[in-house]
Amino acid sequence: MTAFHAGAPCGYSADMSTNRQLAEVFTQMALALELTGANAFRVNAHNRAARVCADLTDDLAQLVEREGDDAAQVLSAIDGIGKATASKIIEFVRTGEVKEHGRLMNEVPAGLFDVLAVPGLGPKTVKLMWDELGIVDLQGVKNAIEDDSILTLPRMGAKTVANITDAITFMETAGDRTRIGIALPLAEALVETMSQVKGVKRIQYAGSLRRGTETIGDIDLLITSADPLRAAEAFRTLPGVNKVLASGETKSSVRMSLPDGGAIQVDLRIVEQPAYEAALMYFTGSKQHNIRMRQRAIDRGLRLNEYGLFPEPPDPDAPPQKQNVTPVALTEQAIYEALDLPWIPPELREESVKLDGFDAAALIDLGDITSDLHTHTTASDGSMSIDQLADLAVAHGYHTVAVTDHSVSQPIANGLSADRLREHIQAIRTANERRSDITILAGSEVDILADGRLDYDDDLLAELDIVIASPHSALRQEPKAATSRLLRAITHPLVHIIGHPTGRYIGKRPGLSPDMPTLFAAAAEHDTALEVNAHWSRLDLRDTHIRAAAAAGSKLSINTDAHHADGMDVIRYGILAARRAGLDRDACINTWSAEALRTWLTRKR
DNA sequence: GCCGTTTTCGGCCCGACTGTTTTCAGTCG
Repeated sequence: MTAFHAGAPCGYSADMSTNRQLAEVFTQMALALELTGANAFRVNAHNRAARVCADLTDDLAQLVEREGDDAAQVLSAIDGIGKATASKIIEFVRTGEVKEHGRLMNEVPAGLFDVLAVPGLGPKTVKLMWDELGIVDLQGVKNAIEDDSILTLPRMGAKTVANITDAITFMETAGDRTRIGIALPLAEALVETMSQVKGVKRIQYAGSLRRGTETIGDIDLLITSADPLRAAEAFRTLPGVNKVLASGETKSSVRMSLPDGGAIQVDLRIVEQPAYEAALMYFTGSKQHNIRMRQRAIDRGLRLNEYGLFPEPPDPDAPPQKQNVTPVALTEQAIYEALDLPWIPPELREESVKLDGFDAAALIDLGDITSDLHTHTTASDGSMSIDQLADLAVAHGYHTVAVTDHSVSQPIANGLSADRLREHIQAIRTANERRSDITILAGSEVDILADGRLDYDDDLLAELDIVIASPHSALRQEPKAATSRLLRAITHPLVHIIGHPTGRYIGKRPGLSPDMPTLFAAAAEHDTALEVNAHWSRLDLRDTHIRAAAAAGSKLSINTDAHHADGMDVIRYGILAARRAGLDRDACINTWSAEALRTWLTRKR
């Protein structure tokens, strides 16, 4: 989901793609509609439109341009986009604005978006603050707390005010969503610690973490326990907990410190043993997936909630689990089956994913990976020797590792001059001949310069076993320039793989926004693989791109870009992204046998 | 605002927790 960065409701930075700009427009419209008391479903439709725009692989600007008079029809065919949204998208592409968006922005003070972003403050309360107290920004809330005028609002007591104060402080100090590479190890440590607590039987993390999303809002832990009170108490007093947000019979919420100085919310849900899997399914989400499943249940005369899948209960207005109704299904497997679906892997439980759009038997998994084709040694900016790198790859069970140090235009990464690369190639070949336990390929991560030229001469590139071409600089260039730049590298006869194609850093810099369908088609035609850089700060290509690339027939290569001894561990994040894309293992060259890989590499030599 | 092998109108998932209330509104996921 697109994070809304409050405080900047107008104006878009030049390095934002049209899709992201439109996502922000619809998000802002949804917020403004909430504050003006619009129909909740209309609000929801705008939020949905925002998600669809953010996740769409096709660049909306190019799509509208390409389709001309048919644009409205093509857009309306996309799930979640109707006539009204389509015309707003077209209006935005052609005029650079959406009139209704501008009107709403004039109507609603920009500062109220910040107020709405405070955890615990929803549209009803914020609207009340605005209407009754004239509050238009965060400072206004603080002032109203200071002079106690906030207490004149209905249902506003001392405790609520204290929570608001705390939430504002939290918001002003904590960062955005947490990247999966930070959240997943923490969640695993929490699962380990909590599983030691007496009485705890089953424990697992759920939520977006189980779905493998690239960033995580909060961590959801689900447990069954013979001693729920003890488990909840143990949870609320874990080391690192700096605030208890909620403590009920079945749910506790805390805020925990992160190693990088940030904080994250962790929820513990305690459920009864029989309902464990139904609860796991429910808390895994996504929200949209749950809604689809519940609707599917209703269509079949059933009721799905976190306690199980039930027949229609005698009293339709009361929860079925409280009416002595025998559930139809309790396990994830059985629930999906009863809804006429195969078990859907958590990574594919997303709004934009078709329920039958994957082949479970062919879906890529961690165990399929047999090579790492993007790594660094001490020759450039890594900390391992060639042999240490090879040892690491052997420990991961790989048959092949490619040594791909940086090229000359990366002086900051100690990029290799042509002469140093020739020496390095020799050192790699010597190491390779010495070892029988693994194949070490002599490669390079060669820079794609701003105009698409590569950083070494073709003669030198031809000496290498494998060439990865990656963009490292000029990452703010216009989409058209980025497209032709990357196209030039994709069509280069000596290039095997395009490394981290957009150059993004999640939450830090957006990277290039080339026209992806054009790149994917070219990659397929020229048999150039596109990288899924597995590092959790990159995940580049991202999940939706991987899906579209594979659909276009391009090959993918999932690599770790390892620089250090723990560098290959991040492969799991690349696999999660690929599974979210529904990627078949055969489309990923890192799953191939040594022979198949060698044959494919030598085709470009 | 979106959507439709019952529908182009009338639906749109459902339950827990909190804080304020004496039965529930607001928020969250």
